[in-house]
Amino acid sequence: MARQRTTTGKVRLTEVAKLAGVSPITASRFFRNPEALSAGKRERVESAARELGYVPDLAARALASQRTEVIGVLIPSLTNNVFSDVLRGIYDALQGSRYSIQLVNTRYSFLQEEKLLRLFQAQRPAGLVVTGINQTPDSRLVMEAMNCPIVQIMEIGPDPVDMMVGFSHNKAAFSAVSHLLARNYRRIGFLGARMDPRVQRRLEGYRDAMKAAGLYDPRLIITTPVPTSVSMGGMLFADLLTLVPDMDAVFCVNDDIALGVLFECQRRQIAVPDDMAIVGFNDLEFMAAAVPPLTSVRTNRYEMGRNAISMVMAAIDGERPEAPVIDLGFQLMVRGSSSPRPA
Amino acid sequence: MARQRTTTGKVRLTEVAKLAGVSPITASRFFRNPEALSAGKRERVESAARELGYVPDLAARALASQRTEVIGVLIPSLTNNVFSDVLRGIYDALQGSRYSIQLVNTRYSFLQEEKLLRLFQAQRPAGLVVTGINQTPDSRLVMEAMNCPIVQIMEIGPDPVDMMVGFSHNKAAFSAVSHLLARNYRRIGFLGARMDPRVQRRLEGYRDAMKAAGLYDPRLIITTPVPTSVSMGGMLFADLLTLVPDMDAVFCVNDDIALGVLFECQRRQIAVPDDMAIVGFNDLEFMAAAVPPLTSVRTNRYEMGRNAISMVMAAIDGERPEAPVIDLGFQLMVRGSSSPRPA
DNA sequence: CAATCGCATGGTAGCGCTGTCAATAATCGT
DNA sequence: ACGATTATTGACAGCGCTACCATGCGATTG
Repeated sequence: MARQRTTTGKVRLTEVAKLAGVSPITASRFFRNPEALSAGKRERVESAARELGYVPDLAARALASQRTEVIGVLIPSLTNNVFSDVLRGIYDALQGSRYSIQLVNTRYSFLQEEKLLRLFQAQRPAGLVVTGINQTPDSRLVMEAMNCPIVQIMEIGPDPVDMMVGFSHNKAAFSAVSHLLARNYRRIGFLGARMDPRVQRRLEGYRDAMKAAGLYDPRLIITTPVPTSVSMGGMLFADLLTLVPDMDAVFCVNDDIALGVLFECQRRQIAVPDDMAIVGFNDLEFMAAAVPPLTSVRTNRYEMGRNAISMVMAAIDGERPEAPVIDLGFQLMVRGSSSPRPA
Repeated sequence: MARQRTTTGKVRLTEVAKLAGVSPITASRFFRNPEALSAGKRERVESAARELGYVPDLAARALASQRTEVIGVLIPSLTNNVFSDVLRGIYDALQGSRYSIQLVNTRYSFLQEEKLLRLFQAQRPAGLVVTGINQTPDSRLVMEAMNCPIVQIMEIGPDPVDMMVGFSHNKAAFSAVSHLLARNYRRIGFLGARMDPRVQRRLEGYRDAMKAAGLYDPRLIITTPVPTSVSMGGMLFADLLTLVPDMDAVFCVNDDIALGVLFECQRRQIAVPDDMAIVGFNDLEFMAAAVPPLTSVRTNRYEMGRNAISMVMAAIDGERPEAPVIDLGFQLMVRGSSSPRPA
């Protein structure tokens, strides 16, 4: 009967309570809502906890309270430096709060996403941040059944599960292509890699703009399912240029591709923007430093991450935003790579 | 006395056991060590679990077993795309295992690191991955007191807390600078930003190589504590060139800076490598695509992350590596930006 | 002055799972 | 064939914490 379970050498709440001369439950309250204690006990518990180096056991807390202070974050890729900015915003917003992040990687797979959502469901997260708006019907059901705030990020749409922060990729691409059209570029190519849902919407925006100008030509579009990279940008550009020698501008679905195009132009002595205008997407830091500086669509990735977490934390405290969908917009950063062209 | 604790609507192990017609403990065993059950019961539990959609409660499990299946990862920065490769390796190594990652950000602060380590200590992680080898003495004590495998990554040193995977930044920098010296470059500048411990060691390697060649000149070194960026690379280069007009090559502590230098050279019509050789560090993907292709030191960041997690998981299973310190080395990727120069 | 209220505090009983040990059934060696 | 060993299974208690209710107490009120 001598059950000798390996008693951890660690300090428990009971010890803190004993040293402070209060009941365990009072000590417990100190860590969750110090204001509820009288000043005297508050100080006694505080000093006892410090003296013993007490750190609460989160597993026990989670089990007893049926809640956690973990915010789950689902992103499709860790490779993409777009997400590193989002993550930075997420972790910055977290600073000083009591919440922590559980980051998981869906690898652009909706089935993986569904599986991970179910996993989260069982662990009762305090909130959830998911990427995109194209979840499977089952994923949606799981999310709707979850009793916590959920923010969909990166893009916006008409039907949020709960809340959204993002921008319209379609409009952003439309605006970038319209800019090229306004500057008298006519044969504008589209370069796309890893055609995820958001990149697809950029393609739609491109199509809409080209069609509106009466300049749409499907031969101007080249895409690949392969992940994006600078060298891939160069290759796509080279391929497209062979097929469409009179191309005078390219709209790239991201800045890596745009940089690859710039290098390829340098390699082939194609003058930018005189012989070839370039517009990228995301406005990574290097775009402004390039020669010539590269026009791009600035997207507020850091703010997306920051807002998502702020919204989750506010919602946990019962503060719902005025509108469930927040459009962070975009800014077209016009630079030398798309200077006006003589008509 | 009618304690009406909000019973979660979720499926518990007991329900699964009841449906399968076994005791809860047998069902429990199924999820941890299926081989221990007889074939019949194994199938019954499996189908019962599937039918009910059972997902184990990790908090309860952690509390009861005094263990978790969480591997803590401490990294100094999310901005740095060096770490995104490490993270990719980490998450890839995790695929299919039962472990999950708890990622925290020390923001290059040793005090923050210490705080986070203490936090981890109380949550009994299954393992730990920490960046670098320069922890505070208190941090070391905490780590040594932790009863789990620990891998220090990114660099190597003589005194691992437990295990290490990395490479010698000093040697890597020494090798890169020696390469420039061997190719007859003489006035080699050093460009450094965000001088973290590993960058400091690269500076040491630079110094050693220059001194060995009798060409060391402190005026050739320029650094800034500011975080790194492409435009910062251009600025540092411009500043240094003003001070040292006869500079004929630069060793950059990372590839962002090297790219900034390349752009600045293009802007100023400085021929690369004829008038200025460039060597970077890390060999990010764009280095090979640049014009001219940029020489860089390839570091095996993905493998570092992968190995770190593999080592932790193996160590949990009692399989210690032959040597506690694994040197992943580096490769100098020689490209056009450092072509041999006529003597 | 008794009834009422609000506040600070404490007692009790779990949260859902697994460690330990015990019991039983199956297998084995001589 | 018999005790001994090994595979399966189950009973019990408890991991460290918090939800719920109860209590005591001073303050408020008609």
